[in-house]
Amino acid sequence: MSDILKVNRPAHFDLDKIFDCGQSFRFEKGGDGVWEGVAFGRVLRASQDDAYIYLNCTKDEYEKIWENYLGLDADYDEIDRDIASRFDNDVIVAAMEAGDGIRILRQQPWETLCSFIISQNNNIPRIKSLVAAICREYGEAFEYGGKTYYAFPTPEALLGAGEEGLKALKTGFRAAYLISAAEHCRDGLDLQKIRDAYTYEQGMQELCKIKGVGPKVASCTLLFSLGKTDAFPVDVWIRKTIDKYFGGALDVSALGPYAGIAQQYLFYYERSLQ
DNA sequence: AAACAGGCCTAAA
DNA sequence: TTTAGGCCTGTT
Repeated sequence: MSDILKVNRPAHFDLDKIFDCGQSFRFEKGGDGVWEGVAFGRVLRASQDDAYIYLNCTKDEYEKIWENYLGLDADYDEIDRDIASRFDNDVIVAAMEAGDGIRILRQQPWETLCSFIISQNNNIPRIKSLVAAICREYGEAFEYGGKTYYAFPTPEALLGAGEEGLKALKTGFRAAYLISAAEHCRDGLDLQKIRDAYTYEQGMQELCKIKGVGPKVASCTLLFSLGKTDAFPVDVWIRKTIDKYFGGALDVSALGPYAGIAQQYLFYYERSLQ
């Protein structure tokens, strides 16, 4: 097995919360306490103790991929300060405490878009199993540590599978939406460009052109993969939160550049009460 | 059995 | 422009 890289574990970093807050669907925690999943066509294994984070990669890979992926290059002291300064409601204090340690991952845009298309009208275990099935059937296989893993399939691979091929995996009405997304990529939709050159609003406009992509799926894609930390996905839980603590209306534009991170704290908090 | 699950589309006011 | 049904599939 490969060497393990040890990096200092900063404040506001908790793998359990990062992978259990619903932003990603391909990581599972093993009995040994190690989170394992596939991203960027590689297997990542991550664990932590009080002082360190342990990763199965080289220093070079860490600096090129995983530091950014895990949000370790972001300053959550500053982010939290900013969020706290913009709310005049005490619920954010409790939410920030409950959600402390969450970091917004910088996932791969295409995979994130597809994952949240699949998420609609669905529950998390089923989302995970559908994403796994799509990878297994149409993703590129590779070996690691004597086991076979699968990358998330490319848009071309999904087009090859076709709507029928995706329906065979029980994706239901979402199959046509995945195909629509793949067609947009084929026809010039450039997710990287949205990340590098577009505002949150411009990104919303582009992504919502895809059939089956509305405000929720688009904003999740923008937040969890395209670096738009001002994206504020409103799902059923956040809807409930707004009704319960904010009198049914919340001015998202007043929440600043990290509104989406505040959203994650609120989301995590409200679910933790259940 | 009927309702619901981290939405969105379409048709109808 | 806003609002109700319907939707694949699975679980409770």
